[in-house]
Amino acid sequence: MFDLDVRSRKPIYEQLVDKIKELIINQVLKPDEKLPSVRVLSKELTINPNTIQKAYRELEYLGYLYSVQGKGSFVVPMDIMPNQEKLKEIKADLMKLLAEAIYLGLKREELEELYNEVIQSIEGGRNID
Amino acid sequence: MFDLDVRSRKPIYEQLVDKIKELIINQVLKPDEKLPSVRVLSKELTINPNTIQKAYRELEYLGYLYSVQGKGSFVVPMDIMPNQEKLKEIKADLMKLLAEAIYLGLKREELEELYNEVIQSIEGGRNID
Amino acid sequence: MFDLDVRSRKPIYEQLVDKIKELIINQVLKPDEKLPSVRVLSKELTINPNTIQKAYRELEYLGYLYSVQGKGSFVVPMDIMPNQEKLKEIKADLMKLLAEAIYLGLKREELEELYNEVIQSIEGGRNID
Amino acid sequence: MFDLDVRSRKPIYEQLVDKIKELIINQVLKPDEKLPSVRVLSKELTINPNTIQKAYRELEYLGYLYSVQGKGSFVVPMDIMPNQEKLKEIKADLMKLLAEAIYLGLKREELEELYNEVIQSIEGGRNID
DNA sequence: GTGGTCTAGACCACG
DNA sequence: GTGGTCTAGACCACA
Repeated sequence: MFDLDVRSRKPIYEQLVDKIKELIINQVLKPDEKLPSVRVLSKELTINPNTIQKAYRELEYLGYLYSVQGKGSFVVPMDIMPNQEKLKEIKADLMKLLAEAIYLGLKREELEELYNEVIQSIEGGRNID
Repeated sequence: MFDLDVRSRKPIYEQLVDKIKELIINQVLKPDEKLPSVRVLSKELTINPNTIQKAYRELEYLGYLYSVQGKGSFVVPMDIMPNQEKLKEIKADLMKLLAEAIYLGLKREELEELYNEVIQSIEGGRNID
Repeated sequence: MFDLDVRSRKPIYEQLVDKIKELIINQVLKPDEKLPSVRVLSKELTINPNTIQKAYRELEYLGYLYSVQGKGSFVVPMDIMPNQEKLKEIKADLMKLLAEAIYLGLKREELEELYNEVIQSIEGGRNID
Repeated sequence: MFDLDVRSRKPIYEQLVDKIKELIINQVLKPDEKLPSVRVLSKELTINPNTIQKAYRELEYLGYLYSVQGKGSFVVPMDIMPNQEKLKEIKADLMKLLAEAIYLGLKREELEELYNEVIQSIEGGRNID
């Protein structure tokens, strides 16, 4: 499910952060939904609990999760998220990546296709509701 | 010129890689142009030569540079670059980033704006020719 | 009324303590006034009774409440409170916070404004009498 | 020097964060000054390196430190710090504390005294330069 | 030699 | 039973 790569140069906890962010973005994890507990996920992925917790903590800093003592960790509803600053940063990243892609031959139409694909995948997630 | 940020969490050698990639993409560094030698750049940026070495090696591996024994490192002409595979990877990255940006509120028009800005900056670089 | 935030990192019982302290300070809860029973408040806030208990006990320890066996918990009149020691502690806290605020740019006039605002809010509470 | 209380309810790493913040605010630690390495401080305080690192990491999130791979951790110059939002939060905290202090008898003149003391202690730190 | 990651395993605070 | 803290000790990436 999470298909982490222990051998990767990217730290395990970062991989986890990215995966979970993806699940939230694609609405697979719904607002205020409870995530698996640190220990459960730890056993499931055969990864040390501390590593899982580090990932959860990071997601909390990033504004994607909140955790409640004795209850668990939950998805922050999107409309509560402080997103303006973050969007700015991501736009900068997008521009860099776009420059590289265009250099390698990306066409305007291809970009539109990508955009549409992404939109669809998100809408798809919403329909599961 | 390279304005590296020692305070950044990103390793210096990665910052260097990104900067040089950018210069190549924006045509500031022309095809087959020679890059400054490791020693020179090392002194200019007051950075450990090993760090420069590592960046150059990485760029070679990525297909942006080629090095000639005893001569130095040079920019790989774009048309020689094996870009189809790379473009695929970058498209995948783009989709992830797009998903996040859309989640945070990016609109279709904003994406088009970004695209246009990027195109302009690249054309600008070409005009310097 | 109490608007507790389960998403906050601060434990619920601490939030409760702070809120009740606030109500006492702003004279919304009058001297010797009875607080809602643990059971009632527990249902009203849909919160575990143990949590309420803990908050009440803490407030007792802090000198804001006193409890009578079989009767309930009541507000300690301010003039009975052992406030000199406490004021000393709070002054120490104030100095730390002030230092930080000044470091971040707080000006003398802003501090006066804050003081005035606070005074007004307290007077406002008294006028409800 | 840091006089940490291992028995305290407040986690060790938080105590450390507060202490270091204080040192930075009072200009005892100068901009871009290097802090003791994780291991050195760990031995000095006979505290686990992980705990020290957690504190440093937290200070990084808070914008007080930056750390450089293979170099060490350093104080972020104040003028670079993103302080407006932070100041807002601190003002809110200040108001709460002020309300409590006023309730316990704090007078306007006493507040001014406190302010002056704090200013002096900061200036004192600057004079050590 | 520096910070960063990870594991194994213990104990505490909260609800 | 949940998240949070802490220790001891190992290994890696960076400069």
